[in-house]
Amino acid sequence: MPAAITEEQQSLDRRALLDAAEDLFYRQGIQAVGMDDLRSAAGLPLKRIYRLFPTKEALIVAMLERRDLRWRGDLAAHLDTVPDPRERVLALFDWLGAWFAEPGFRGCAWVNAHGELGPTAPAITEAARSHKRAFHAQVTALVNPVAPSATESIYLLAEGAIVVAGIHNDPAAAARARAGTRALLDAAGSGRAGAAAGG
Amino acid sequence: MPAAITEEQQSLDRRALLDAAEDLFYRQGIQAVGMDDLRSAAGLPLKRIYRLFPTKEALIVAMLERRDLRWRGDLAAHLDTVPDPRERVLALFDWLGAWFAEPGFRGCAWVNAHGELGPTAPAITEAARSHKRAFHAQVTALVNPVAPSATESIYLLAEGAIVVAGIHNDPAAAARARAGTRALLDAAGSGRAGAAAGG
DNA sequence: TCATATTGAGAACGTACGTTCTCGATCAAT
DNA sequence: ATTGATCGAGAACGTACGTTCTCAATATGA
Repeated sequence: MPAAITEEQQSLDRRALLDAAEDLFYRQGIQAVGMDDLRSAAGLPLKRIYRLFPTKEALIVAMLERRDLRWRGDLAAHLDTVPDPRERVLALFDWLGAWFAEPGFRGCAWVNAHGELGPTAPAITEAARSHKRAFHAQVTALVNPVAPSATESIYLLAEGAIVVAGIHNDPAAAARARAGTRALLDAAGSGRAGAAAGG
Repeated sequence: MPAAITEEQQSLDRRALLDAAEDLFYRQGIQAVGMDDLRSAAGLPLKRIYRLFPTKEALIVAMLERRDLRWRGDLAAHLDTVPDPRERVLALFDWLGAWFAEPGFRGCAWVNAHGELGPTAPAITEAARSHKRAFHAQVTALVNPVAPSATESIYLLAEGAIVVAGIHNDPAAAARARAGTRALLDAAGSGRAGAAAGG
C-alpha cells in the first residue's frame, strides 16, 4: 500500500477547506467564488477537495451546517454567562450587536445563501430553514420562562435587526431591537400579556 | 431615414423587458437567469435589450427601482383605505400577510439581490439600501402619530416578518408581527412609552 | 531495488453566460 | 425602383466555471 491519506489528515483538510469556504462565500457571495479560489485559499489540491465533498453544493451545505453549530454554540455560551432570566433575554441583543460590529459583517449567511441559491438548490433552502428553526427554538427557550406571550415578537425583532444591520451595515439595529424587547417584556410583566395573543 | 424605433415602442419594450426581468429574477434568482432567457420572455431581440440598458447590472437596478416604486405605492394605497390611525398601523401587517400569501412569494427582492450581488455590485447594494430607507420612512410616518416610541420596533417586526415568511414560506409570520405590534401600541399608549427608549 | 498504487499540480473538457458582430430582410426617402 | 440606414434572428467571441483527466513524482511493501 503506497502513500495513503490518514484519517487525521482528512480531518485537517476538511477544517481548512470549510474555513476557506466560510470566509470566501460569506465575503464575496457563493457564486462569485470558484473552486479554484477555494483551492488556493485552503491550500489543497482539487482532487482532495472533491474527495471530501462530491460537489460544490455539498460543500456549501456542510459549510452552512458547521457555521450553524458554531453560531448557536457561541450564542448559547454568551447567554449562559447571564444569570438573571430577564437580563438574559436582553443579552441576546448584546450578542447580536457584537456580531454586527465585527469587521466584514454582511448579514445572515443563511438568508444570503437562500436568496442566492434557494430556487435552484433545495438542500440549501433546507439548511437555511433548519438554522432558522434552531435559532427560533433557542429564542423560545430564552424568552418563554420570562414572558411567553412575547416570544414570537422578540424572535421577529431579532430577525429584523439582523437584516437591517446587514443591509445598512448598522450595528445599532441591535440596540433598537433590544429597546423594543424591553418594552415587550415590561408590557408582558404588567398584566397586559394578553395583548400579544390576538389577531 | 429608414425604419426607426419610435419613442412609444421603446416605452413598451422597456415595460415588457422589466416585467420579464422582475418575474424571472425574483423566481429563479438573478444569476440563474441569462440574457437569452430575458430575450425569450420579453420577446425582444438582444439588440433592443442592450439599447435600453447597456449592461445586465443596469437592467437589474432599473428593475429594482421600478419594483420599489410599485411596492411602496401599493402599500400606501392600502394604508390609505384605513381611516383610524391605530388600525392603519396594524393594516401594514395585513398588507404584508397578503403579500406573503401570493403564489411564488420568496422573500424580499432587495434582500435577495443584496445577498447575491451586494459584494460585487455596489449599485445593487445602494438600490437595496434606498428601498429599505424609503420603507423605513413609510413606517415612521405611519407609526409616529400613534406611538412614536414604538416606531423602530414596529419597523423591525415588519422586516423580521418578511425574512421569516420568505424562508419558511409561512404567511402567518405577518399575524405574529401584527400581534407584537399591538402589544407595543398598547404599551406605548398606557403610559409606559419610556420603556422603548433606553439601552 | 523494484513494482505499484496514490498523490499533487494543473491542463483539459464541456458548458454557460454577457456581450458583440454578421447578414439578409425591411422600410423611408428620393 | 434604387439607395442606404436600420432592423431581427441568432451565430460568434471571450471568458469563466464545475468537474474530470493526465502524468510525472512519491512513498510504501516485498
